Amino acid sequence: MTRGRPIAFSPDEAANAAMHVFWARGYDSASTRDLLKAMKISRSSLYQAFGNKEQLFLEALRRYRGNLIDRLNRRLEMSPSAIGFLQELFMETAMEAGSERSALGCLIFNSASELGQRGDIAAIETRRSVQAITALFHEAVVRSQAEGDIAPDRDALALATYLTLGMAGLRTLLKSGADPTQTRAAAELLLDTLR
Amino acid sequence: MTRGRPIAFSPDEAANAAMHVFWARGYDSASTRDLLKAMKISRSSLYQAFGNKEQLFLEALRRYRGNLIDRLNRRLEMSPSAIGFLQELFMETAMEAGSERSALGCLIFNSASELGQRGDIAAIETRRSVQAITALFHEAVVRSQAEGDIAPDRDALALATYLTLGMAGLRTLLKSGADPTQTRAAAELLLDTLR
DNA sequence: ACACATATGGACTGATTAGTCCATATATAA
DNA sequence: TTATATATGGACTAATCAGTCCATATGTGT
Repeated sequence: MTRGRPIAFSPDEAANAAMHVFWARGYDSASTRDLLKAMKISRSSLYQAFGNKEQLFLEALRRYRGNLIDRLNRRLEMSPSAIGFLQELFMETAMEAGSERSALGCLIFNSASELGQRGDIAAIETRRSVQAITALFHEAVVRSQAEGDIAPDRDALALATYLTLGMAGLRTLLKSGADPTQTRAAAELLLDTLR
Repeated sequence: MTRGRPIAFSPDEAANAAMHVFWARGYDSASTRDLLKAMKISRSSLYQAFGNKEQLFLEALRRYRGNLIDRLNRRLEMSPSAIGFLQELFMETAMEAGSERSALGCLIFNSASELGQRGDIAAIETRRSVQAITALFHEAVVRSQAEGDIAPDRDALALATYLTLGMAGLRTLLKSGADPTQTRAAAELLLDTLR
């Protein structure tokens, strides 16, 4: 079938490692040396397999988005109530306050903040990622309405956008090291809007 | 009094120019060349007058915070109702959707996202800036309670944190180019929590 | 066995980075 | 007028940046 020397690393694992670097350091601050070290491949292999830094970032972002959306979708499906899913998701996130995890934030919102103003492909892909989150929230809201937990006459799209705004704000709050108690209280207020 | 050649530029104006560079490009991506060009001073003068890039950033951030908080404080004082102030502030911000202004975001929240994880002075100063915003919102909430627009038994600090979360989320939404109509609708939902 | 195609390590590039240094300019105090 | 103190322009540095290139390694198909 294929000719030539076979690849000596798992592109999947390498892309995953790159994702974590971009997640922790952001796009600009992640140097190719950082990436190579984490991916445990040579410079040639990176450019051979992924093209360039921007394309590698796109791959990492799509992966992150895919993982996130899939995981949340599965969780939403498994959840006996859609509103319960939303409540748990936000409260669990708020509970990260003070932990090391909270410093990482979310790659999608991190990228929105860093790249939002740029007009390039990375910015466009970031926008799509934010929209994907809103779409997931929209599904949860619509299901909540069907389940009688949210009034059917309420604007599901507005609520979904509101939840995206809320999650983005929550992540910013966590990054700025806000007080855990107040963070939880704010998340509860956020969720009150759904009822 | 003073000896030696006098400064040939306004440190105030120079710092202001630097503030705008950091605002538009972020901390890491703002190169000293960008800064020098915008500040219209020589490299020597920058290091002579401001120390180094980090210190210049701190100066810029403190200026931004000072300007912002002063302006909002004045506006709050002038406003006949504190809740009206909050409503106008959030709705005006939401109205930025689609405009060029929305790409800039807020230097404080931008910095929280970019520097939040670092442990250095810049990160600490960023946290203080976020807290200053929360303090201003707290004042507005307390006044709203005194004015009978928010029930006196509600947790003013939690509401203030919630508003900070809301503004941070709103700015992220704007940066990600969210739909103007949905953004406004989300901001309205945000404000509903106050009533 | 051998030709071929792809992968890889690592040296290299030119650009850019933050920051330093020094000669010179320009003011004030005596 | 002269000594002194600070400001400034601009050359310079060492490090780092993303990306290229080539010799070599290592497979597969014939």
